[in-house]
Amino acid sequence: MRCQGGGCGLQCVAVVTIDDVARAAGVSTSTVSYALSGRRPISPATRERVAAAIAELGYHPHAGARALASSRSSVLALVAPLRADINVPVIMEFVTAVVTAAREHNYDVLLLTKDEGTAGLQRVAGGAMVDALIVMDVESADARVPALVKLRQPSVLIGLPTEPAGLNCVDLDFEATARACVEHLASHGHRRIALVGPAPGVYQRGTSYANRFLTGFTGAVTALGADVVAEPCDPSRAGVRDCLDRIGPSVTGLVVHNEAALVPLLDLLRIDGKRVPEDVSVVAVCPRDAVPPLPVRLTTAEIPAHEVGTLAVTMAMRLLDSPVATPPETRLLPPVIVPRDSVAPPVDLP
Amino acid sequence: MRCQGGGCGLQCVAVVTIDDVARAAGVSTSTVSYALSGRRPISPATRERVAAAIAELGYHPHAGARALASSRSSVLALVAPLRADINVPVIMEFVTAVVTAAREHNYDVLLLTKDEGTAGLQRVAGGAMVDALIVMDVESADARVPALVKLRQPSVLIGLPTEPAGLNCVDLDFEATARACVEHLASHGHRRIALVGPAPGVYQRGTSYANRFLTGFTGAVTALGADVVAEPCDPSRAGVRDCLDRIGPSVTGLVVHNEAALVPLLDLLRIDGKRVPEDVSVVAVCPRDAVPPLPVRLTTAEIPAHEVGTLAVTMAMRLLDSPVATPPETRLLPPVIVPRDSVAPPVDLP
DNA sequence: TTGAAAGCGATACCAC
DNA sequence: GTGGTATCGCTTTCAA
Repeated sequence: MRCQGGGCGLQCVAVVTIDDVARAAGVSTSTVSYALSGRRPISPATRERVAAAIAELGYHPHAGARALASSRSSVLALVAPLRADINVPVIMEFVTAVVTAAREHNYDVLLLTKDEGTAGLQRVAGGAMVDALIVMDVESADARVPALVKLRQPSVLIGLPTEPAGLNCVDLDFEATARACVEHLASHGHRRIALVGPAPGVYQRGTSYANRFLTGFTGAVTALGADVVAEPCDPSRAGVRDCLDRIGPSVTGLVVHNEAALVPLLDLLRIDGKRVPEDVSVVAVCPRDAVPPLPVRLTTAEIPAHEVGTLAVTMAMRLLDSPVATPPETRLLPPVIVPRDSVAPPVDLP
Repeated sequence: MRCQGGGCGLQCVAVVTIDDVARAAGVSTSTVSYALSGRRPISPATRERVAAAIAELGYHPHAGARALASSRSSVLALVAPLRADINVPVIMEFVTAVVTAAREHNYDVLLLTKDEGTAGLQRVAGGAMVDALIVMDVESADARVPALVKLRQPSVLIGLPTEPAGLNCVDLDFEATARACVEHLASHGHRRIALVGPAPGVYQRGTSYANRFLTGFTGAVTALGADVVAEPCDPSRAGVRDCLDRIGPSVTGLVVHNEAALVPLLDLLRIDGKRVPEDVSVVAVCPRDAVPPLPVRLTTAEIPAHEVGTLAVTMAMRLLDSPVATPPETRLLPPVIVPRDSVAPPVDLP
């Protein structure tokens, strides 16, 4: 038990080590270690004395020492797109889910921004700061994939690159989700259905989920024998106006894959004299908690951010537990449509 | 250079250590260390050989070993309120700012949820996982304050508890901000001004900024010789309706300290036949990037989340740098009103 | 300007 | 069921 020079100022508190605990409990260092890890049987009596000593001294094992000795840091890296982007609530829900799930496995979470790119991954992995990595906002041809493959630590992607290269992936099945949206509208009699997509930039950087959604949408609409109308949409008021103009007036069903555009969209529809759902039906793709408080309760296709985040952690834990290489796995969660009040059969216009 | 048993499966990659680098460069271990840290002069020649060896071997110092030997982890804890709360964009902006600023100082960020409470702080601090802590969403009588005071690591609060107990604090000056909002409306001739506050729960848990804002609002309205009308507001449509009803129809100026309520609020005002700003002027308290895309460009009081987050990191770094105890500091950033289109002189009603 | 070596605090192997 | 101790990879003092 010594006093470290740190920022403790005057009331310099002692640093309690495992040896202090051992001494106080009258046992050896290794016994304390094993009592803590449970990796070998300890008699109830000594277990108790150790516990008492730990409590009395206020002992906390030194994470760095532990990481050095055991080659495990009990930290997960989470790479999140932290720009002031559009889908903030979704990101936040992923992050919350990952941190919460990680804590349940006694893991902490180191937060990295996507901006750091490949270098950030190599830094935290190379330095053995983390035992595994969870990477959000994966692009179709994501430059980070080859880097992740080379790391000593396993990783889980939230998203689905075109070439997963043996990495584990979790995501909503956006292709099936798009189909489900179209089919939901079709089942109410709609045939002229358009997609209000994410902002143009999202497509430009090849974001995986946007492309998969578009693929599913195109397929479903084509299967219906209808024309494919799909437009990216800047979520500003002007952007939405523009998008609606490009889509044209004859459409009766709208699939909105752009949470931020919802408020201006519904506002502009109202101004145009289009009622929802009487004149235009709307299905929004959106996490349950992030449905904006609009006059119409929106029918949505859920983005199960919480489930995906939790599942990503579960997969990471499985990879860490398994002593040998596990075959890579891709889990795409099935779509869930929550019918509310924004979809109804189309009124036949002249 | 050995091979560790980790999760590397078959293509087990070597772990490069500082000794490997030293050997490759033909120098001693300590020289490599000093070349890396710059804590003692190194001749250009050896510096170069070391750099070359590092590059060639792909050496990354082991974070745990470094933390153990130096008693510094180069990690900051950030405690964020990660519930699916209301002010998601603001939180996100804080987090982004903190992570970005931390990286500029070569620090990483460990993300904790507020839910973990005092125990979480003690865990990461006691285990020396972090060198300093930044704590968001501080309450007036925050139970974490006494815990933070006892830690060996310095901390910075984002927010202002009633009793800072010697801790460093950063925040927007919410009291002055409320005054500025009222005075802005008053300078346009408004005398009947009401506050649409945060959700009731925010007040109930004694959130610092909400109370300070209310204090400033009350003071400013009283100074104006007017009645104080201030209502908490659940950001659902029904909640906003209710809030407006409680406030009553005679008010001409609204200060909205509730970002999520803005969309339903403006919608309901429109339905009530109240035009903005002709019939009702509105000042919203809101970060610049989170102004919702409404038909009226809102006049806002900015929440400088980015500045506050950056400043928190700067303060933490100063605390870490300074060899002796630094006197605690509280920095409240001055308000900034951004005039846009939602404030105009009141039309005199009969 | 450089090297040698003593820790840092825990883990886990080997012995009993 | 318990104890001794080498080891993890790096920093930093001391000595040259």
